[in-house]
Amino acid sequence: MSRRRVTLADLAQAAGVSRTTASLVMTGRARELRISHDVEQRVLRAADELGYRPNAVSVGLRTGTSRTIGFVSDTVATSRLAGDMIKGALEAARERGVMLFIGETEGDPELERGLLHAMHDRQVDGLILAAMYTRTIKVPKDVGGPAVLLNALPKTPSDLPSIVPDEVEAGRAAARVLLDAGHRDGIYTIGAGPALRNVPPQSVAAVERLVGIREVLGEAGVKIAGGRMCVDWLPELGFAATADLLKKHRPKALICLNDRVALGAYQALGDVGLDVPGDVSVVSFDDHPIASWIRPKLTTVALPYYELGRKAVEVLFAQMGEEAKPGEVHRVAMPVMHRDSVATRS
Amino acid sequence: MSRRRVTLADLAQAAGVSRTTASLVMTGRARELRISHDVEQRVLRAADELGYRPNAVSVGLRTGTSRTIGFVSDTVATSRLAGDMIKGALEAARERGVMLFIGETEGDPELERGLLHAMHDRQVDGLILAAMYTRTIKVPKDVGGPAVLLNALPKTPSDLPSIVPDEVEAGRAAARVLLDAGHRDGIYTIGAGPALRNVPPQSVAAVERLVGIREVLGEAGVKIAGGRMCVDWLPELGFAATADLLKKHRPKALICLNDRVALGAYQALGDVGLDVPGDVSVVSFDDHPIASWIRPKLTTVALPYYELGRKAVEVLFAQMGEEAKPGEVHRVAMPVMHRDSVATRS
DNA sequence: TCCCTTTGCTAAATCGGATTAGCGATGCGA
DNA sequence: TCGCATCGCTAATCCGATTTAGCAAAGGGA
Repeated sequence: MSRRRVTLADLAQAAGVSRTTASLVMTGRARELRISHDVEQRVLRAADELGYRPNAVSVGLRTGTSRTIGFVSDTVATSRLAGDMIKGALEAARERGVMLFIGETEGDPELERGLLHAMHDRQVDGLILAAMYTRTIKVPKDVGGPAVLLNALPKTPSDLPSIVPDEVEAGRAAARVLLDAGHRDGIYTIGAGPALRNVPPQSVAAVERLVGIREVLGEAGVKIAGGRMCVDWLPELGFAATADLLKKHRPKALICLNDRVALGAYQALGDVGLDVPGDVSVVSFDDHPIASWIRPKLTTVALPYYELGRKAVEVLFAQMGEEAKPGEVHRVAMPVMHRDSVATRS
Repeated sequence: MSRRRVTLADLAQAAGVSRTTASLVMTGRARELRISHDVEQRVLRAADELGYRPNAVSVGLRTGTSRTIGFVSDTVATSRLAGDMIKGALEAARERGVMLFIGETEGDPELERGLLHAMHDRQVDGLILAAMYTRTIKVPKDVGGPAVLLNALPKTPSDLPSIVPDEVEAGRAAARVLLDAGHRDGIYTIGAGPALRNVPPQSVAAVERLVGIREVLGEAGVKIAGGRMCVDWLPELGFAATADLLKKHRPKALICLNDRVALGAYQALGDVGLDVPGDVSVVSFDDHPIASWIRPKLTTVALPYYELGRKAVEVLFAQMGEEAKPGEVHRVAMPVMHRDSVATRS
């Protein structure tokens, strides 16, 4: 604060060379432009002594690049679930010496336009357009420059690459967890299903998870015994759905479409005296923090938020380096977190 | 992307005036510098037609200001709990036309230095230094320019203002909740206490909450019956602490030092067949999402993350406007979320 | 009619670097 | 000794705005 920043001019003067020479040395082009080793060392030493750091704003103006990317989301930054997405992006960005602008649109197109403008005004090198829940989004038309979709797919065909969790494979994995444990019957779904049409509106995850589940179960000749849909995946609705199911059925296993629904299911099972996993096995999706807080700890297929964030930055950089196929969809694996809610049936 | 941005020069040419005049009009100094109303309108119209937006990088270079602030945290951006802090800061920043750089230090001083450098290189107008858990932090010495501490207090005396939740008052509020419900005895604390020395290390919240609790209870002539400390506030440790307590005591009310501890307490109470709130009332702190997911819904004193974030930006702006007392500590009220875990005793 | 003020606008410098074009000195061959 | 290439470095321009200083024309008073 107190004393002025050291500029290239200061550095040049201290080293007794021209600004050009100083710049050449500092940008590593000394060899190329035939600066003597002697002078190079002199500049380097002066830079070190003065603590010279190039002003990024100036560099930005001259080169048109800012070593900055914008992270625009509907409300992901605040979502307790998806903060890891930011963290992943942040770390991948840092590794590349790039900073992150964060912005939230609250789903308001007007706000979104303003944000994109503000970011372009600051000459961001690229944009990450993220969604809190996996869904299709309308790609704003004024995305000038490289951009990727994170946890989202374009509503209408677009050249932008997407990074999404591999929900179908996650569905397969969840089904395999039950099959591997010997479950063949009494399997119910909570949150969506049993049919593909029984899904909450707008939910990509519901459809894809169900597809994977049905595929693997079907191949094994196992039929889903039934299910209950929830319009929103909240504990209370999961509770209600499960309680309703239990009025007529005695499930052996529950595939909950996410962990919050599973929490509700735990409560409903507890109310009628059913033990998890003794009486009923439960698998779920998301790996929300509560999954390892409730008892018994919940076996769940994790949403790889951190990896999604990293991947977004990686793909964005590939995009900026022109080495990307347009419209490519990158699916990130969802790992199974084996815990204590599934029992082996003989 | 395709076509070049509209620059001031383009605008000037389109309006048939000099760049100076165009700049004057666009920065609202037309009146002041005696530009005719006619010319002003001409420039404004051209700007509108061309969609002119000043290049923030250029403005930044010229004026030395970037309309950008840096949000540096240990790991708050990823913390599921404190994402709201960012959201609050984000919105307050947006209202002021300012963008947010986000960075995480992971507690690594080397990373922190690098981040602060990167931010200063980009000429941030101010800095928010945030912590995930309320604690004292070592203020980096190269904080050039305005800065505030968020959810943190300076380890050594500092001129920087701090924004922290009002934990003492929160402790008082929690105690009052029980007193108002008629509780006079059988009150135990879980997570810390009963004495002020029984606190997990490093925790500002534990000490202050306990101070508030003891103060109000003491004034009412009510004695804390006992308590159990947890070295970390996790559900499992809360469970263990409560289970241990229940071996020897039959509490009427539990003050859990945070919601995760309370979750563990619920589980332990359930195991011995005690009903919440029928047998035991529970109050807690944080208003973590699970507080409204567990049954019965937990009465808890909320951490005002969103407000903290907003406040940080407000104080930072006051700081930049020089209208701030150095070293001031701003305490943000923690509201009580009345739910279903406290029963009235006659 | 002359001089001074006011009006309305612009030329030029500036911010801090990157980059292009080129200049003087030296070395070498003929 | 001359001409030319190479070496080592620098002057000047540019990026896109803001800002200072000042110019030309019109208006007003004596």
